Amino acid sequence: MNYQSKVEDSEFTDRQAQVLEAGLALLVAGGEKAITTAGLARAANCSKESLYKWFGDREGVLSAMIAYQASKVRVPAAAASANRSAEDFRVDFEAFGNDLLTVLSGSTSIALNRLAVGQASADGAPLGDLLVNRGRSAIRARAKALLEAARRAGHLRFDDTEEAFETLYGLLVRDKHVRMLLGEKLTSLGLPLDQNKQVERALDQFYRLYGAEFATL
Amino acid sequence: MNYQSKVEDSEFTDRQAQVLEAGLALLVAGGEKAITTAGLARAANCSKESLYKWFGDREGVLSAMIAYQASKVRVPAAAASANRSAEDFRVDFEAFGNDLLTVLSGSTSIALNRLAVGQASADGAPLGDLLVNRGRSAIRARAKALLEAARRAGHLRFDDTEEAFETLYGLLVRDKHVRMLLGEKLTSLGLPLDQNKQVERALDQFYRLYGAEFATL
DNA sequence: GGCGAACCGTACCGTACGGTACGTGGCGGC
DNA sequence: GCCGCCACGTACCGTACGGTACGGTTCGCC
Repeated sequence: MNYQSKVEDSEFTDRQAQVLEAGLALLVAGGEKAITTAGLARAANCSKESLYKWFGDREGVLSAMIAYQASKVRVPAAAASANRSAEDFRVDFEAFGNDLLTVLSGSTSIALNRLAVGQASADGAPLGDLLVNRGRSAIRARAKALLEAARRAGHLRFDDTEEAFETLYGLLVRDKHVRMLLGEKLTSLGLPLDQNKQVERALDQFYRLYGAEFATL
Repeated sequence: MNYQSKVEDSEFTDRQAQVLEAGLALLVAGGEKAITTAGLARAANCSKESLYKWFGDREGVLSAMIAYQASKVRVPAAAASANRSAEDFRVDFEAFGNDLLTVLSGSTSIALNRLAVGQASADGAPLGDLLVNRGRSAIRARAKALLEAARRAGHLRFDDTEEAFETLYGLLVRDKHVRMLLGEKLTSLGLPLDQNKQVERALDQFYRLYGAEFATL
């Protein structure tokens, strides 16, 4: 399939990017069912024939949408300045937590995750993998860099970075992500109003588990 | 709609239960797309006409499947014996954690959650609500009873039961649930082999946050 | 034994949608 | 200025599926 190469190197022409953007808009608005080849062609002012030429088939369009969105994720390189105080790190972690919750509760993120979940059941889809291994690994990279910098600075104590990250993630996200995917209104989860408060609480707990001033293990 | 009443009182005849069971099997095997009215009728050896008579339409069938599965959930009443030791509670919490992870990673749970996620995007579906407010609230009730019993016995310390529950849930589940929904293989999550170990670790952390022998707040 | 209700199986209809083919209109190369 | 390329738009096809109608069969009830 020639469209596969398009997906793998995740390089899209401007026109294709426009089409995928329109597809994302449709997806956010109406879910996967809203992505019909005719509908997408109309919304993007392109022809169905072009869709099939570029992406192979409908499935290819969906994959491309995920790959495209994933390609937009950029890891904000952590400022690696030395001699950072505990306060500095706390601020960084708060920023991270807020970013994480903001991203996860974003409408495109929700829509895309729902799409990937739906595809996961159907075929033996590398679709959820794509989503998880791009978006998530970006998040994880940022968090791990932060965690290890804080450890080097003597503010955190842990052996297994992965484990520490998972704990941080669990404390921050809890089951909010799943509940949002299930359609629960953000307001009933205290978002975005209480987001800061929730992040604070999660970090308080995280620091009590991994902070250097507490005995670990 | 007459099928609505069926859903609400969640009472199904034996025959209907058989049909819904067949539907669950189809759902587990092939996802929502695999539930076609003709296919379900064939799999359940019933007529399409009966399907429409009982459940109204395809959507009604899906709702009924969720309601039916939810109706099977029973909360194992916590043994409320007094004078239980910290060890006893620890055992209970371990059982709870293992049950939780076992349920969430079960194939029917995964399939049903995927279904609900898919529906959440389409209509203004009370479908995910159903799932969340049945299965989840059952889990939550059990956990909260356990938490408060442990608090009364002086083994845990917290003000807000809901907050404690969320923390426990977050530490136990982390992002495993979402990743399973996205199709990640259980083995890559260390399930079910490392499940006990993961529960232990989560509970260690939870006790360090809420255990009575540690200062809280 | 006769009757009606419930249900099965099947055949049928309408439609929506994935996928393909064709005609048309810009646009860069010669 | 002519030509080939690419993409747009549209019209078209086949099919799969939701939903309905109908004849036949079983079963309980009088």
